[in-house]
Amino acid sequence: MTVRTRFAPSPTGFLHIGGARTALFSWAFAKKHGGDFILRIEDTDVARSTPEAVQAILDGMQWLGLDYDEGPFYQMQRMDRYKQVIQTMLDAGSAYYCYSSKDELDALREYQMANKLKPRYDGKWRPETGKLLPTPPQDILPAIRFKNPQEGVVAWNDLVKGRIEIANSELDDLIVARADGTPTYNFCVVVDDSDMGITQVIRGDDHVNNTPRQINMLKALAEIDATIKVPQYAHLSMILGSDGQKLSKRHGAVSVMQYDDDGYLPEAVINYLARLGWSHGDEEVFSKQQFAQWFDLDHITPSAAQFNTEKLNWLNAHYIKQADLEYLVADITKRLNQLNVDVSERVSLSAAINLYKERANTLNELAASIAYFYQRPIMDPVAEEKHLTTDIKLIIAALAEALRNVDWQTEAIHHEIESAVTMNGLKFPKVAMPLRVILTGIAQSPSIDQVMALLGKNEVLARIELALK
RNA sequence: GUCCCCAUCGUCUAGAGGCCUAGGACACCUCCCUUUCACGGAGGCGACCCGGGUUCGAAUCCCGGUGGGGACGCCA
Repeated sequence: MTVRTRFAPSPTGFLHIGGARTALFSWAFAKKHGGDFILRIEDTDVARSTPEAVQAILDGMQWLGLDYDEGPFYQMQRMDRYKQVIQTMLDAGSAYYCYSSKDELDALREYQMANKLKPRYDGKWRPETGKLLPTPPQDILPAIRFKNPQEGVVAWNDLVKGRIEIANSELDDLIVARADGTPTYNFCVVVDDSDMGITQVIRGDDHVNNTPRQINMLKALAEIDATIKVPQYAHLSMILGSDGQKLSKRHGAVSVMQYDDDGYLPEAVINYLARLGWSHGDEEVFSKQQFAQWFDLDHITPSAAQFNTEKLNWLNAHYIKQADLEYLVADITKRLNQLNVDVSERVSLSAAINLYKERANTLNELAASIAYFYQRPIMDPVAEEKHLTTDIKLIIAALAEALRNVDWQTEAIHHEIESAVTMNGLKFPKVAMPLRVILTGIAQSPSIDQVMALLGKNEVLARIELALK
């Protein structure tokens, strides 16, 4: 049997980091086993689903390079199929109409909570042999509920968490179709996973409680159609924010596209996410392809993992160093433009990137650090005061004069600075630091001679003149 | 409240009863490299939640406690 996995987000917001990891693991499992990865958009919550959110999810998947073999499928386009299945359940007696109103149900839930009972449907409209049902009210459109077994237990061997067993007495009769006829999540999932031949359902931890209900529905369906099988389940623990708190829309959860904006490479995000909750011995740095070859469910940690930006930064720095120069040039041009910096021909951008790419954690840092090549920097006042002392200004002025006749190459520039240093009986930094501050605005840079060579003679002299005024 | 899940350095993790004096990575600290800051290199600090069992032997298995998390919708 070929492996088929799916990622099934609901389009009520962007693709966040937790969803991205779920997608990545599902993708990797399919790739590892030569199977198919399917994208399914669960948009049955008409009130909250938006086309923008669908697009945001698609964009996120694309940015991460998570390609799907089938889909995207949209549940709202499968209405006929759901209604057909619901009818067969109604016919078979595994589903029934429920005329309890929302208000009635809310009141019931409130009462149960207040009395420290488990909130659940009271089974008022559940048909039972020998039970007399109330007369259906005229003014209420019924919802349809699944008739969950009341005896015994539901158990499955979770591929991450091991055996999980839940008593049916804990489960109530969930609604499979709303009063307006639209089917609900738990039901659609069951029909889709079954119809789409999903073999392993890999999803977030928060679905553990849905699993026994889904298995029960699958079993009920299997009694009608014997070809229906229960898939295997793997529940991934959640990702916590850096503060150890749950990530939510209100708290810390950001779109994966935000990482793009913040200057992270998709390779770094993928690598980081892969390593968050999964391991392959001591391996830390590996590609998406390598991940797909190594991936297995056995090495997933069942406990929640805390997001750590520092480690992401480290990986990102690594991938920036490895990145293709042409890619970086295009990317950094875009980011510099966003900083209102025009990349002129005067200074080679690829040379500037090469000078700085080993020093940046993010692409934004990289862009910001080389901006001074294209626009004159504002000197950091602290650095200026420390390094640009009155006596050194005279030496810099003399050096600038000497620099006018230098053949503008790194070696020659270095030689000239060296002369100024020895002539005045100084140490190299005494001269290099003020130059650094004048030219770049700050006290940290690569070799000052390399910086000067790249900046160009005219610009170097102009900046020195300006600074000494 | 009820049910379910989880528990190794600050963080991500290795660990399948003896290979563990608990390994790696990020972060942090020290030193080296050096023209400053980074990069790189070498070291260092730092953990099996607690209590009972089982066993010759437990980070690993079992039970209990504690702590954390999730779920209890005509959301997904």
